Amino acid sequence: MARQIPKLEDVAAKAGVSTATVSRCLNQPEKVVADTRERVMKAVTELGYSPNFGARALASRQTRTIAAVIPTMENAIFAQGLQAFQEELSKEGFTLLVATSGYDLGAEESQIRSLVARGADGLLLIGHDREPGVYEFLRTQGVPVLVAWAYDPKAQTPSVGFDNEQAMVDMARLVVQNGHRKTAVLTVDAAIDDRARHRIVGLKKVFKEAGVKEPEILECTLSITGGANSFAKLMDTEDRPSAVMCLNDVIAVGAIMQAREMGISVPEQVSITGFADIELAKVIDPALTTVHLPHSEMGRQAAKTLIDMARGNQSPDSICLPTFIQERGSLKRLN
Amino acid sequence: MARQIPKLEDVAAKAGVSTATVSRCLNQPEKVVADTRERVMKAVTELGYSPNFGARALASRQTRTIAAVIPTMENAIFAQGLQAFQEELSKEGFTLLVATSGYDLGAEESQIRSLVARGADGLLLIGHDREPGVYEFLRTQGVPVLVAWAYDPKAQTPSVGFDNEQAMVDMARLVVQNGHRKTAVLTVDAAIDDRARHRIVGLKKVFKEAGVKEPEILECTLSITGGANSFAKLMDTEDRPSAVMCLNDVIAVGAIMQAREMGISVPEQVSITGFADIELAKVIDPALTTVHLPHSEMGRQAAKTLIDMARGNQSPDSICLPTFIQERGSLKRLN
DNA sequence: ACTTTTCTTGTAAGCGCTTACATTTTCGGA
DNA sequence: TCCGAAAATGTAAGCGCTTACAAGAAAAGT
Repeated sequence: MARQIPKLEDVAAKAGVSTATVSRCLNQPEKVVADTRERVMKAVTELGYSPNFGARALASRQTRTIAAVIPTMENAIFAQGLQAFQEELSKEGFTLLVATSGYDLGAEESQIRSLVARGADGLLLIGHDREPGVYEFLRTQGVPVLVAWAYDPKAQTPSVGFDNEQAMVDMARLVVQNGHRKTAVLTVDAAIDDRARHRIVGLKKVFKEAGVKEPEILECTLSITGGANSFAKLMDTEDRPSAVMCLNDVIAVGAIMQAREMGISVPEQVSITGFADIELAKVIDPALTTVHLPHSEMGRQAAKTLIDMARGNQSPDSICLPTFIQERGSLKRLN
Repeated sequence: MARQIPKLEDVAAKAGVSTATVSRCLNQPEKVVADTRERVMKAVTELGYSPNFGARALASRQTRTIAAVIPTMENAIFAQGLQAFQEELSKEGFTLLVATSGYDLGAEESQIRSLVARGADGLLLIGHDREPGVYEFLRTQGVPVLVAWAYDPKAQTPSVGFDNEQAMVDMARLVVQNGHRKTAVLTVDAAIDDRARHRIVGLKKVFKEAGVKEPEILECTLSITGGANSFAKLMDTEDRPSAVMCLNDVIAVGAIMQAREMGISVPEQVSITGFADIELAKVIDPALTTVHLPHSEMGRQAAKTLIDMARGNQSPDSICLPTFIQERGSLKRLN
């Protein structure tokens, strides 16, 4: 081991000032006169001093660390938003702690507990659905929580996201307007996923209003393979739907690939729509007609809001970001 | 604000023991007799006690936190490995701190410094190339460092990865064996990316040995668009290459999309190969012939190794994981 | 029954930093 | 030149936890 890691005291000694002054130089430089500040900073760099995190966290009661629990990093759905979130945090001098739940509420809860125990100053969560007791726990711990990927002005927890229901209303309308009458939906497990539930609500509303037969709804695991399998099941009938609305681009991509596999041409024989507008949506052939989500903006706004909350500011208003339909080519207009 | 957050002392009082005993229950339960342990644990849950992170870190001199700096989370290249890394860490009770560098060495350095200041017990980095002084800094800070996505048994820093040079040798051989004589390479900026450099070394070696004309090498930004643009430039000649080897799936996907755009059929008119075997590789049409990388395995092994290092064990041997060529359809055999 | 040895538990000293408060210095005004 | 207010710096008390060491209790010999 090299020589000991220098501590504040060493810097103070070297600069000929007290530890308090060094601490001030680091945290509130304007409170220290330029002359001594320079002397201190010189000592800091010469010693290669870097403050001890634990001590700092203990004394100041904050870690400048924000945690996020997302369902997965593996598919690209959350990647872009998370990237923007991290960048914004970094700009403000915060660091990001991440964990994944694998879409399992129990796992999510334990991750949340672990991250909070890790001293996060704030927590970003996806969607409102939680294991019971989690919000209560968070409240007793006094950790600011923000929900992303959803927008619910009535919820206890503030959110930065978009209106899942409305977004799906838009998409469903487009499908209906394009003349589709027999449709199906491929969704993830809606029981534990409020975003999916809201999308389904929106979609049903449209069909009801239009007086069109409600789509058949099929659940599948969230993966390309999952989408492919369920699509295969869906197409394995005499009376195939003319449009399959996937609640998620990953599933939609699976569906398109399976269609290719089965020799069903998209969109000629069946239309397929997605939700999220991730990179895959542009790469797949035919490119996906999907709901465009403001991933980066959402990540950025979430970071800003959460930092604000961590700094003790009033619990903010929820933010609803706009979405729009990105038409590409996987949805066909029927004659 | 609700009632105060309970501390160790409160638990001790409630359970009628000393703080030391409570601490032992939490950290080395086997040192406490079952009877008192139960009493303590009961007090812990009743109070909803959760240890203060800063205090713990300060007293025990460890944070059980591992940091990773990756180039980006936005494209899927590192996602799968990172996911596995995080899962493995989580299993061992560690949490993951992430930052991204955007392939900028300067940005990387500042992220590294920030994460180390955050008290990470260990650090995962991608590739060996670093700004000068970084390794020195890390040494003085006493932070264990592990490099992933590369394997270099001679390097100072241990690595868990694969042999970039050999992997590319395999791919280049396949290209040559398939009869391609006029080829090109699309790469990211090799100046700051040792992985790319090694791949290029491997590839040149093969062409030299085979006595085939060296490929034209073109740099591009790492994105689908970047790949597409550079591919367009490459194809904008009379004497087009018969095969374009991309050092990266994302670039390859861009190339294929651009080919589609330009009405050049793949692989009939031009073969395209990738590197990484990410999800996109299967989704693109034609599916990509690429170098398969053991993403998850690499992430898992890296986590294990780094935890080991963080626990103070001897600096480990580097690990070289196998890669193989995943043939799909974007590389054609020339008559 | 008494001494050793072995377990359990308690006592208390930090870990390195921030910050309220005390003290000293600086500076403007009379 | 001297005084008081304001600015700069120093002093020292924690922050909540871990852990070396001390002390007490239980188990094992003799």
